[in-house]
Amino acid sequence: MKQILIIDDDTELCELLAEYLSSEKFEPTCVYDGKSGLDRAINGQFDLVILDIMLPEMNGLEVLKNLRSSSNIPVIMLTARGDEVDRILGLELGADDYLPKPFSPRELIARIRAVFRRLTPSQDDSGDKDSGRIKIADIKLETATRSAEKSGVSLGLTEVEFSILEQLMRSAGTIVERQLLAEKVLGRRLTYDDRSLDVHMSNLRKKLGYSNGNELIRTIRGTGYLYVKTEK
Amino acid sequence: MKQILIIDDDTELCELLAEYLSSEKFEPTCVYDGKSGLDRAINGQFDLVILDIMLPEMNGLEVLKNLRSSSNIPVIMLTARGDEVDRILGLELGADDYLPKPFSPRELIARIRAVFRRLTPSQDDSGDKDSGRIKIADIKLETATRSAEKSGVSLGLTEVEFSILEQLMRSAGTIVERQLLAEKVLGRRLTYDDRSLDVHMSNLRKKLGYSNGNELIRTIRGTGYLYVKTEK
DNA sequence: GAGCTGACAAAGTTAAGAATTGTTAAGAAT
DNA sequence: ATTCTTAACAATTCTTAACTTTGTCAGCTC
Repeated sequence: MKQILIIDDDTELCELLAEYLSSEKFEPTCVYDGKSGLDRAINGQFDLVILDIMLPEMNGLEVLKNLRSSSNIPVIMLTARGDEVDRILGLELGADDYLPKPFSPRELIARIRAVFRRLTPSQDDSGDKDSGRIKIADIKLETATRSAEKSGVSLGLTEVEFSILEQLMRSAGTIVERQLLAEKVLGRRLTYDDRSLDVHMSNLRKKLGYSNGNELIRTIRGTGYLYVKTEK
Repeated sequence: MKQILIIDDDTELCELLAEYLSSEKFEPTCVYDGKSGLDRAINGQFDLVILDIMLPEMNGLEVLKNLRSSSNIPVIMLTARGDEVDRILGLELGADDYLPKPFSPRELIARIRAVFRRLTPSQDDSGDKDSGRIKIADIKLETATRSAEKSGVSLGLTEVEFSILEQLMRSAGTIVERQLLAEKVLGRRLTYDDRSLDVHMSNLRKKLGYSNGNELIRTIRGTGYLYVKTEK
């Protein structure tokens, strides 16, 4: 579980972020001024630092500069809106990313994940020989336009629906695990009460039709889904 | 690809500019004092010089004066804010433009492009094999003049609209992230309440036409935009 | 052992709520 | 005077919540 240090003098914002990060399975710690922030960052066991530029005691850029002299822990800077100079300076000093205030918690999470991903070059979704088109029976996908049609008629899928179908069809004939599918398509793992994927699945199936007995997407309970490959 | 010489004693700013220029497909070189700057400018193969007025060894105006005695390479001066006198002097001495500090990188890029445009009035410019022109289906871009046409008819795009279209077309067939697009085109990252890009997008789409079902630019919700590449 | 039953967890469904993006027009900024 | 941004509202897409259905398994009965 990733430890995250938040350095920002706005205690309220800090708490909010901490709460949100917790709900996303991070372990946040809040510090309200630059000096002690730097201290904690250097001596603590953190995986990432979120650093506001405007700070009492010691300005965020200074903190970053000092921190960089002894550590290369990932840092995401929070900058005032439109403060282009600070933003660029920050990146130059070695910040891994920056986020203009005000930002949505969601955006922050996305950035954090992006930083970690960048740092851990996993081979997750490689290997795609990126075939621009996929066609099985009367369903045809065009990845270049992210559009799908059935017997020549557009299905009007949303982005998520298309992604689901794409993943399943790419693995037609083999089972795609639920969690894997969720990660690829929604960008997160499912919690026990997250029905989002089910809803998309339902909507997708509805659009695909095939109510007449022969299903296209079969559920493998406890495991995942299977795009039925009609051998021919 | 245009070679650009940056002469400024602020090494940090220099590096920043260089980085930014690189990302915009220029080839920057940094020099930190007037004397060697002049030397490089005269002997090097540069297409444009960015010259700070305040310099050690040899003041920027002197550099310009000397440079002009042997070359008419375009020069953009960087001046302290409100320093009207220097500005006028600079222009008098043959600078092509000037930019008061502090400035946004984006502003600088705009000036650079403007200078080149001014200098290359409808010249062949075919040397830009890099990507002077982009054409997909019936949409044609000319980056030198920053003009776009559809089936031979000018679309009358604004600078931002053109930039958006250019970025998307350069990556036709793959998704361009919203934030990335915003950074390249607006010079900033979007906050959750910044609708500017959306508005430009809307206006651009309107000018592009294609209301008849087949859209050119597709939205990938939560990710970005995709210029549809209709291979043929 | 075959068949039934209740309990429980996994997946499906529906509708309401939230978030993201689109659009229009007015206000700011070159 | 044009271009960009902001603001307000609309439309679309995604997520949440509450509830239903289905599948699986343990224990029971015969």
